[in-house]
Amino acid sequence: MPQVATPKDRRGALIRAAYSKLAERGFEGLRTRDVAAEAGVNIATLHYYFPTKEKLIEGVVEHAMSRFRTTLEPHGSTSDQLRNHLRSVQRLVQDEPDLGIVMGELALRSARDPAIARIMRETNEGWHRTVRGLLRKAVKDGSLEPELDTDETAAMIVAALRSLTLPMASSGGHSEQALRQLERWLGIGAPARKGRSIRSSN
Amino acid sequence: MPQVATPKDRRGALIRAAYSKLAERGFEGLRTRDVAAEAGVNIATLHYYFPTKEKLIEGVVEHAMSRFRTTLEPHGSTSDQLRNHLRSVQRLVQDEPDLGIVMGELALRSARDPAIARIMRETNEGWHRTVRGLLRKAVKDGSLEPELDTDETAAMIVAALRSLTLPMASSGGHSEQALRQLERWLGIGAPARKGRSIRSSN
DNA sequence: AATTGTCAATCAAGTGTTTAATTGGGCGCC
DNA sequence: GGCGCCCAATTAAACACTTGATTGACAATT
Repeated sequence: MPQVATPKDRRGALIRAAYSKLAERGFEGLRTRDVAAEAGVNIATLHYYFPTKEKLIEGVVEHAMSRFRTTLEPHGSTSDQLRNHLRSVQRLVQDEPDLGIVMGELALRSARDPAIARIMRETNEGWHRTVRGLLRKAVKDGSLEPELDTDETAAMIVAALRSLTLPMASSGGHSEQALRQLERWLGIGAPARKGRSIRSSN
Repeated sequence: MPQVATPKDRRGALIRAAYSKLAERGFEGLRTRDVAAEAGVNIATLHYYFPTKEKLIEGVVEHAMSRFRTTLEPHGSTSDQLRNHLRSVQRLVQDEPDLGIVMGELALRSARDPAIARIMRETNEGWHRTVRGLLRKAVKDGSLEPELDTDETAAMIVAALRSLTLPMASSGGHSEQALRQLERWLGIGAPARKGRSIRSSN
């Protein structure tokens, strides 16, 4: 759906269009013409704001990362911030499948693109630190066993969560199972959420 | 390194060349001409064996999956097949980084390509069943607690292992940590391997 | 008048695929 | 044994189309 006539914020519109197209077609099928069309502008206008396709992609990376990071910040106040965090990630990639796909595309491209690699690594490390911080706090206030290695456990949690962001996983219906087991191991298992059912009928 | 003059098995040579190029450049940069060049044949010869690029890719999928599956089959004989399995996966993606990249590419493409999606899902389900089978056997012979939910635990293990196949993860050095914690939770932790140190200096 | 934003038209370099031609080995037949 | 014939394998040279990027003109705003 080309959003014609977005008078102001052409730049932002182009980035969002590129983000959407990237999720839809992947880097393989990302065409500047399509992006311009989806933003409702001429191809030359795109090159007016982004001199090269690479620059446009940089904008998309920025957009995706901000989208990812903001929702990652722990919210809530009790010591079950940890469980909230797990479910936030699950909900994030569930409610916005595009994000998971874009993250995957960026992860793969980072193998060939040092610039993207740097950003991904930083985000990853930040995520790791966040989870480790939550774990340490939980250990301190007694909701987790004191002998827990917070660093290795954080690595485990991030690894598990990251696999959720892959498209393949969600189709199997195994992701909820995996998360439940993770919560159980952590000893923070909790009964059903209100609202939507999480029983997959497969 | 173009392997000129591979008189027989042109078909196989082309598939291996495509596999290599796919790992090197991704779907984004996969060019039939490059594949032909790497196999040391003319572009038309490629189309003699594979009428279309899509057919060539199918061959690559087959190749990658076989490569993946064979190493996945549990070997060894004792009840610590489970630990062997975890480490086999780690070793596999560590010794052959191309495989991890290709798997990632295929996983992403499966979001747009039903044919690939089917193969990936089947491989995934097979992997899940394998791990679950190992878990059940371990429960039966007493090396794992009987109240363990083998299905959910298998989902968790596969999720964790799958994240290892992503290029991003390995760079952080967190993958060994994650695996150690997983083994610890399962209660199958084992002393240090001989050889390389696994202490990350961060 | 100068600056900014936008577009139709165009270009050069690819890009998957096809065509027409060549090579060489095997097979039947005299 | 020599001869014509076929056919799998291979290639150089296009073909038709795509794709990122550029240009120059035109309007709107300052």
